[in-house]
This record gives sequence, C-alpha cells and structure tokens, in this order.
Amino acid sequence: MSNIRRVAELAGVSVATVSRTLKNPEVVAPATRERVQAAVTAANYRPNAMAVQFRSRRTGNLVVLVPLIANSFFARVIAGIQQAAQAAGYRVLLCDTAGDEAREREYAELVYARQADGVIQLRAFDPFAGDPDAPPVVNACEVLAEHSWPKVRLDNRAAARCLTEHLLALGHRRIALIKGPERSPLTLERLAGYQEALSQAGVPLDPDLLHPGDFTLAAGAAAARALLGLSERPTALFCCSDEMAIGALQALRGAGLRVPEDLSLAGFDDIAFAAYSDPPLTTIAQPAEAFGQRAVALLLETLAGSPPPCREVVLPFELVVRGSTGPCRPG
Amino acid sequence: MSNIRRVAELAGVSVATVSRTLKNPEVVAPATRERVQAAVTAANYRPNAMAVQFRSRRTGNLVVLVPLIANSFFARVIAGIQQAAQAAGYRVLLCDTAGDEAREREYAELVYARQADGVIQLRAFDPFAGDPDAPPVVNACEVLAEHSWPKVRLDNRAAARCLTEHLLALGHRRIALIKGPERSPLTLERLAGYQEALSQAGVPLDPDLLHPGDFTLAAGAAAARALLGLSERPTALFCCSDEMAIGALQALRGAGLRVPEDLSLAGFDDIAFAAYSDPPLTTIAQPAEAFGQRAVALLLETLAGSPPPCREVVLPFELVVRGSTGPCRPG
DNA sequence: TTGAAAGCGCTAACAG
DNA sequence: CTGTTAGCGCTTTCAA
Repeated sequence: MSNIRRVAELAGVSVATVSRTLKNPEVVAPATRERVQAAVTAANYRPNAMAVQFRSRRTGNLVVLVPLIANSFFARVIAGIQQAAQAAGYRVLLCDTAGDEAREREYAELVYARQADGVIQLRAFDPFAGDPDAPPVVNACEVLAEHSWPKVRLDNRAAARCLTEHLLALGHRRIALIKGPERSPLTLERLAGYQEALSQAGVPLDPDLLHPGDFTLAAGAAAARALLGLSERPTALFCCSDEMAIGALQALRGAGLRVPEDLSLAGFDDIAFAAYSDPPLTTIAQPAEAFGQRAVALLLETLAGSPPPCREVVLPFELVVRGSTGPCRPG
Repeated sequence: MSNIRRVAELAGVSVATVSRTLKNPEVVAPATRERVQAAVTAANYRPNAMAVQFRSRRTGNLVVLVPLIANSFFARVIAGIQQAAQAAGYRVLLCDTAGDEAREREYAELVYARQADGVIQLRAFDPFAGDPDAPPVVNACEVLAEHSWPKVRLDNRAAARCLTEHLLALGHRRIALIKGPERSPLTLERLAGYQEALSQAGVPLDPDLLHPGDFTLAAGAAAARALLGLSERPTALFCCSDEMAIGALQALRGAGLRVPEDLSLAGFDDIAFAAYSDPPLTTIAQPAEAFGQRAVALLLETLAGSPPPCREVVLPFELVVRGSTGPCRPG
C-alpha cells in the first residue's frame, strides 16, 4: 500500500497538491485534480489514518463507557450511539465496565493519550474526578445530577410517579417497589416519584415494601419471593426494570399466584421481551436508541463549539399499559 | 499536557532515553531511570497514543463487526470480546452492521487505513472479498465454511441433531423447524442436523414444517401462527433462537394451546430469558462469552505469529432440558 | 549506557 | 492554483 509521496510522483505534482485534492478538491485545477485522482486509483492509495490523526490532532474516536452491554436496554443505547457516531464519521471505542471504576478510568484515559476525542458515560460516575483539565464528557441514562456535564436523561421521578399513579388508580394501596442498586440516581429518583404519588394519594409509605435489586432477572425473582413472605402482602409490584419484572413473574407463578388477578406487576424500560411475557408487561417505555443518538449529538457539539453547551436533554417516557396490571381485588 | 521533549529537559536527558525508560527500563541505568520517572510524574506526562501508533505501525485496535448488538446472544459475545481485548491491551472498535454490507466494508477498511490491526467478523460475509492482501480476520459465531480465516464456531449440525433427537425420543414425529435467515450457514447447518436426526429415525421430511425466520421475537410468533394453520399440525416446534421460541410461545398461548401438554417447544442459545419463560425453555446452550474470548485469542495469535494459524475452534454446546418439551400426546 | 539524528505520512502556512 | 518547507511526537538506528 502506497503513501502520499508515491501518489504525488505518479501524478507529477507535490504531496501538498495531493493532500489538497483529497481534502479541498475545489481549490485544485480540474486538470490536476483528475491527474491526482487517477494516480490515487492507480496506486490504490488510502491515507494512513494514524498519520492524519496524529497530524491533525483529532482522532474521530469516541469512548463509550457502558455498565453492562449484555443488558437489553443498554444494548439498544449502544446501537443508537454507534449509528449516530458512524453517520458523523466517528468511531466507537466500547468499554463494558462491569461497574469497575478502575477499568472505566483506564478507558477514559484514552482521551488523555489522544486516542479518543471524547467520552460518553452511561453511568453516574466521574472517571476524571478532581481533574482540572478533564476532557469532554456527555453523561447519559444514569446521570450525575451535581455535575456540569451535558446530560441526556429521562425524568425518572415523573415516570415512576406516573406508573405508581396508574397502580393507585386501579385501587392498589400496598404497592411494593423493587429498586435498582442502592446508590444509583435512577433508584433514588424513581423512589422519589413513587413516594410522591403515594403521599399525594394519602397512602402511607411502608418501608417493608421497599426491596433492593440490581436490574437482573434473578434479583427480580428473589425480591418477589421475599415480598410474598411478608405478613401483609403487597397487591402490586413495581419493578425498576423489565428484567426484574420478568424475574418476579416467575417467582409469582412459582407461588401459584395469577397476574394480574391476584397481584399486579409492572416494569420499566419496555424491552422487547416485555410485550412477550405472560401476561404482557405494563411498563414505562424509554426511547433507548434516542439516548445514544442524543448523547453523540451533544458530545459532537461540545467537541466542535468552543462554548461548552452545558445542556440537559430530557427524553420523553410513555406509560404502556398491558395485561400485567389490573384492578386490586382484596382477599 | 506535556510531550516527551519536555520530560527529557526536566530529567536532563535526551528524548531517546525517555523513550527507552518507558519501553525498556532495564537498558537504562538505575539512576537515570529514576530521574526520568520523576520527570514523567512532575510533567504529568502521558505518551501521545496517536504518535506512538503512527510511529510503531501498530494501533492496538480491533474492529468488531456484529450483525445486531441488541440481540441478547451477540451482546454476550461482545462482552467476551471486550474483556479479552482489554486484558491483552487492545481496544474494541464496534460496528453494528445491521447486516449492511456497505457499512461492514467501511469499517473493515479501517484496517487499510491503519486505524485497526485486525477484524473480528461475527457474520458469514467477507468484506475483503477478492482482495489479495486482505488484513487479518477471525470469523466467529456465523462462519463462512469455504474461507481460510481462523474460525470459532459451534457444531451447529450436531447441536440441531441433538435437540431433534430429544424431541424424537419424546415421541414427536411432526417436528416443525423455525429457521434463521434463508442463506445463513447457521440455518443450513441446523437444518442439516434436523434432517439427519429425522432420517435416522425413519421420519420423512415434510417441507410444510420448515418455516423461515430471522431470529426475532416477532418472527417466532408469526411462524408459530403460520404453522398452527396447517391442516396437519406439528406436535413440536424447534426454533433456531430462543427469541423466536419466546415469540412462538406467545402465539401458542394466543391460540389457547398449552406447552408442553399440547405442543412441545424448544429454542437455541440459552439466553438469560430462556430460564424465565413459562414454561422455561428447553434449548441448546452456547458459551457466548467464550466465542468472543476465543476469537480475540485467535486474532492476536494471527497478528503476532508470522505463520497464520489457520485454525478452527469448535466450542461445546449443551442440551438444556427444561419444561417446554414433553411427551407427544396425539390428539 | 546515552545522545544525535533521521524519519514515520501527513497537513498547513507561506511563497510564488 | 501549486510547490516548498517545517514540523506533529515519537521510535530507532548508529555512534560515541
């Protein structure tokens, strides 16, 4: 594979002219341009991306930090990121952090090493904490409220309130909440929305109905089993992810309970499987791909514009009522 | 952020010595080494990865071509790739191709542009077709049999035979096959295994029982509905992915059929959701993460060794019998 | 054991 | 419109 010098020789021009023909063809005389283009083809020339990036101090790479790519929701977000990045001529360096902060930092450092131009962080953690000249970061999905990064998020509080109100409207008063990880902003916001709806309806909060989880199928099943062990059982389960809801569903079946007749069940995310469970899951739909697309857009803006657009994008949610929630039938 | 020259000044040595201290510390005198290391810290120096890569003609990047990252199975493969790559000091450039060959080629070209060292292709397609000096590629999951690439694959024929034999042993004779995409090697191999098992059991092949699909929930549901419309219904459904099986399950429920009493159902992959459907899915378990890890190992070998290891790794499968398959009860 | 020097392939002033 | 020139930050001979 040949370099720019060889092309220049073949076309009988200088390397500068070759470079120009490739980057600003319009400033080159048509005749020269054609000669160069012919030479490029003849030499089967492709610019060495490393040299270009080295020289122009722009890599065209974006680092994406994702807690768990095998999660149905995040996989869709990544798909959105990848698609938007590619459309803009950027590439995606993926890091499945598994919540490991050291690994996250390691990848984030790629920006310092000029191997990437910016970072999209899908988790509420700052890998550059305390660094005065931290690189451009956009925070999406799980968002660090106190931080000045541009953000793409859902109004989780409103969404949780909306779902809780749906259950309240069906007559439920003992509504259990199967939460996400204890410290996660997602958990806190959704808990707040849940509490808000309850207190507005004059329903006292019962701490026994709050159960920790981690968004996985297994956690959902375990939580449901624990909640069924309460002396005063809940009549509805609000799970902070569809995966947990599907896990819970199995535990409920195992206990011989019918959904929604004996107990209502709701999830969060609206993953593809939600519509295929038995019964189909009532849930909050999130525009997963849009999270990715908007995050990329925001990051590219930050990279381009000198005035960092400290913006926050709030994406819409939608309550999707399916068969897993129904009227409360005491007894 | 400073460069190697600044560090050299601070340490009172030449840039060559700094470079050596970083790459081969053992050839530098201990005293000098310490001075340099102190200077590195003082200057908060990090080598410019672009410059290093440009100079040393090795990027440390691997391109991964994945048909659909939002697929539960591929997401796990990617996780395995990412983990193995990182452990070896490589980074992953992800491309969700959506089966688009142009997009695949575009990313594969990154190797020509010296932006990546090699390619992991998870689909049976050669983006470098006909190119005499094509770069290192490892083909995993869906494998192009005729190609000389190193491969990581499942013995799909044996796996399909195994699952079909399980159904035959339960007394089923009308076993429908919900296939993957028509041209996919996965489909062809699994079809072959299915046919093999049938003919060995002396069961004639009924073409009506073969239905196309594309591995998605929706395709599974549609296929199941179509098969239920046959004048002579199947008594068992073998779906080429768990997602299709879960889709089919919903269609069966919709038709008022019980699984496995009225009809047996089996999937392929053993995704996490398979154990949580109702009834839990009988399926073929594949070591998804291992596909990724082995593919990375093979690619790194190819990149290192001059004699290209034209090897083929065949990963083990396992028949996981759960509640969705049962004895055939004619009627 | 260390330094000087020559680039890697490309871009971007600056002249002409 | 085109060529000359000077590097980008680093690695790597080759001498000393």
